[in-house]
Amino acid sequence: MAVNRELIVGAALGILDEFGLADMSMRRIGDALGVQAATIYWHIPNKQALLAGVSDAILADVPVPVTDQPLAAGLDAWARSLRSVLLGHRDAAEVVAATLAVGLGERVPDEGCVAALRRAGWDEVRARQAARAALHFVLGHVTQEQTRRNLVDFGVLKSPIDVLDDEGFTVGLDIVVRGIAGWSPQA
Amino acid sequence: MAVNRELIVGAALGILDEFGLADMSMRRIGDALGVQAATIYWHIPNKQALLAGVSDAILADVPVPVTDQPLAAGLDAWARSLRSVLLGHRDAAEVVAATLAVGLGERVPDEGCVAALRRAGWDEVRARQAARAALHFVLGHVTQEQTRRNLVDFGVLKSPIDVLDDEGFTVGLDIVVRGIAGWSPQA
DNA sequence: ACCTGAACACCGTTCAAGT
DNA sequence: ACCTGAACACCGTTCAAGT
Repeated sequence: MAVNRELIVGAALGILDEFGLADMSMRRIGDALGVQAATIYWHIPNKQALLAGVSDAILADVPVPVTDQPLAAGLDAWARSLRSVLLGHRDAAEVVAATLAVGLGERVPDEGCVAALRRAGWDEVRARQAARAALHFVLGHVTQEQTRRNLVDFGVLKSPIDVLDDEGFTVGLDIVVRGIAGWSPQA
Repeated sequence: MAVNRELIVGAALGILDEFGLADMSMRRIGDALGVQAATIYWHIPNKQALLAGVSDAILADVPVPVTDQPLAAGLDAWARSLRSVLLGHRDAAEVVAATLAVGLGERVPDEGCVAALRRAGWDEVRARQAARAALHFVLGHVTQEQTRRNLVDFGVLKSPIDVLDDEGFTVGLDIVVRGIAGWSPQA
């Protein structure tokens, strides 16, 4: 059926968007492509690698940050665009977090953040540590948003007001950004 | 076999500590108690509720924070004691995060943090938002630590230096604490 | 080179039936 | 009231065999 890695990742992302991570099984992906689940293993070694491919596909839409920008504004823009990309795909925060945790995936979601910090004079190690802290906040917050969104779709929870999520994200992000920007470059 | 909720949660926690979350299946828990998996459903409605019980059991060991302490010191102490409790049980950060996300569990891991902020004059809403940001950092960081620890045990990864995790945690926590403490109570 | 069929060793959950 | 046996509808993964 002329199936390849790209088509498989695309089908997986389609199922993720429409039905969520719980429904993204090898059998369901095979069905979507008119192929057996076992066929996928000819093109991709295992499910974790497939998940990493989906994570990369999602993160491809994160825009490259503007270079000539004060640090605080750069961090804010990076975090907001990451969040908005994640909110564009169901359970995306969980997929990205899982891939990040096991160290797979070509794209590391905080490299734009690391770059902004390096340009502001931070050394490599400190920049990675600070960026990771910011990333943990973004992934944690969006995971919370998307999990609750799933519970609402499932009917076990009343629909919350999205504005509250936006406000909570703004407050948390402000804390993280001020915490970072208030640091001397090599404290 | 005189099985009850408390014994089941205890057996589940024991399997978590010894073999990890992936091995904590209803059948394995039943085996550990000399009972069928189906028996568990007489005492506990489903696996999510069982996970919530395990999460509560873990969080029971988080000490109540000292009341007469400056805000920054209080936040620091809270975050460090939460991390150290989580590191005491394999995959604990994942268990707590999953329970928190679906809104189950009696104990909310950031209530001590909320209390410290309220004593410092923060209003309820802002205190919850700031505490949640701090919690996302702690859970994200410890999840990363424990996932990598599992990969090392599995032999797919070389043993990292634990000191690096400690340092990364300190840097990230410092950012979050400074970000919070540098805020006016009702900005 | 690529795909199928069929299996292996599991899951969470339900439910009639036993004691 | 509490537990068992057996099933249902799934999983990820492997592998001989087909084309």
